[in-house]
Amino acid sequence: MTAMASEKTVERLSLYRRLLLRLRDDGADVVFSHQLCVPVGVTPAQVRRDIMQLGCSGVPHAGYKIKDLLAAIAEMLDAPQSQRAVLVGVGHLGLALLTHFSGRWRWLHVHAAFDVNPSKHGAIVRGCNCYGLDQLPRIVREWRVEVGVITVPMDAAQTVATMLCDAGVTGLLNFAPLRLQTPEHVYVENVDLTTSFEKVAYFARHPARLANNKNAERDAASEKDRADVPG
Amino acid sequence: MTAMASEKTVERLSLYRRLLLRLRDDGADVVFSHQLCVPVGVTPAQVRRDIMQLGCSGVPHAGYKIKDLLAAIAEMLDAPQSQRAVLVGVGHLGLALLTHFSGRWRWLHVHAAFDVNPSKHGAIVRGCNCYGLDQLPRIVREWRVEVGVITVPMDAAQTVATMLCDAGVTGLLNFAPLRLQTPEHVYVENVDLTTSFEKVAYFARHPARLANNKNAERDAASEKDRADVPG
DNA sequence: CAGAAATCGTTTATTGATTCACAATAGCGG
DNA sequence: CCGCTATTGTGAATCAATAAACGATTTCTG
Repeated sequence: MTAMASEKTVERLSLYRRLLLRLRDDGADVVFSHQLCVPVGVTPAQVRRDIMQLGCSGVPHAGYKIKDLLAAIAEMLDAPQSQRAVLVGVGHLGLALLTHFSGRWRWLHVHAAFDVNPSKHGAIVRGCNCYGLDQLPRIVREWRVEVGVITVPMDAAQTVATMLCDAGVTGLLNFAPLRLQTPEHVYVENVDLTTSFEKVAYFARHPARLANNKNAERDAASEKDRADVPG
Repeated sequence: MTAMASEKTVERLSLYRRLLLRLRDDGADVVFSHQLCVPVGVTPAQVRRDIMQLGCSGVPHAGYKIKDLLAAIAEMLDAPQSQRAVLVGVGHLGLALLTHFSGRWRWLHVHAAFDVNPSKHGAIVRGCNCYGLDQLPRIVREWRVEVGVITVPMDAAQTVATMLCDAGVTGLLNFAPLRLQTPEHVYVENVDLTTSFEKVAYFARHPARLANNKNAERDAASEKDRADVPG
């Protein structure tokens, strides 16, 4: 229905949602753009723009209905039926992710895990079967798995990625410190913990900030988008 | 020495480094921009630009000396003496990160961990002492800790962030799904695993790609930056 | 009921990052 | 020794994302 959303937009929608869920649980029914902008780190204008793209409308003095927003976000982000993912590389990080993600979504399920280490084959890790890599193509194909999570060491990452793509996944969540070479139609999201850590260390040492996202704070404080320069 | 690098630049430098280390271990001495661009997902021009910012120079037909590049990157990214970090929230994710990060860098050390759960106090987790949150301000101040890693649930994240900032950290690595409110001089790097997962799920369902980074692949294939249009 | 105040929807600018394009340079083969 | 080719360094153009600005609209208050 709604048009294709950009990468950044999807990120923000995901944040809006968790925020809205919390507001709803606190008993709120409606919300204003300036309430959402601060915890997401953007301006009220950006929030309104995103909501517009969702197809929702608010009323000038009464804000947006939280229920409507949540429904629209769910329609945009969640798979209509059910979507399956597999995880490759059951190390410390892989295990933590399995725990973190298992049972968290109704519409997205981590269906199987894979590892080279034979001692892990056949085990059930966090309620998720663990297989050898040789089983990967078969299982991914049979279950129409769309998403692959890669938590193997750097040297193995490209090989695993190629296997997953060949088997038909169309999205990869890559934790290896490397930009994977994949077919055009496969989306890759890179999460590089080492880079993130090194980034923080670097900027922590250089308090001469480079505009961090502090503007949102200021923007939210002033009403009317700080367009108030009637002077 | 060298000027302040942008966020994106630091990310790429971190990637270049791990790539260069691998090349060096494979016995290479020199490298060309088009070798680095593919695994990092940018154009050769971007690589040259980054290297220029490092203060390194190459020679037109002979490339860059790997040793020089590694030295320059280390000088830019690594702390001259030693830098300390603490981790707050010893859950599954926190544990995995401790394991992942412990002993990985000489210049950046995870000094202590904190958790609300009293059963964890006094324990040594992955060679790292675990304390109650009440100890946090004292320890951070005494050891001049500059970096805080936040792996607590969303509801506790802002409180923890404020504690850390008040105690003097200047960099935060935030795994909670929320943009933290912090003083101007504190840098925050957000890693939101849920958002990342939802992003991949969304784009995996929409193979109508939005320019992923596939251009680098193409660029590297053609020599002379595809500026070859002598026609 | 009318005027004021707040909030939305949207258009226009701005910004910053990235790619393009090409002149300058150094090695290489004949 | 000389032209040829590959590669670097960088100014200009492009592009996407964001913020600013402002008219339109609706509730609130006296």
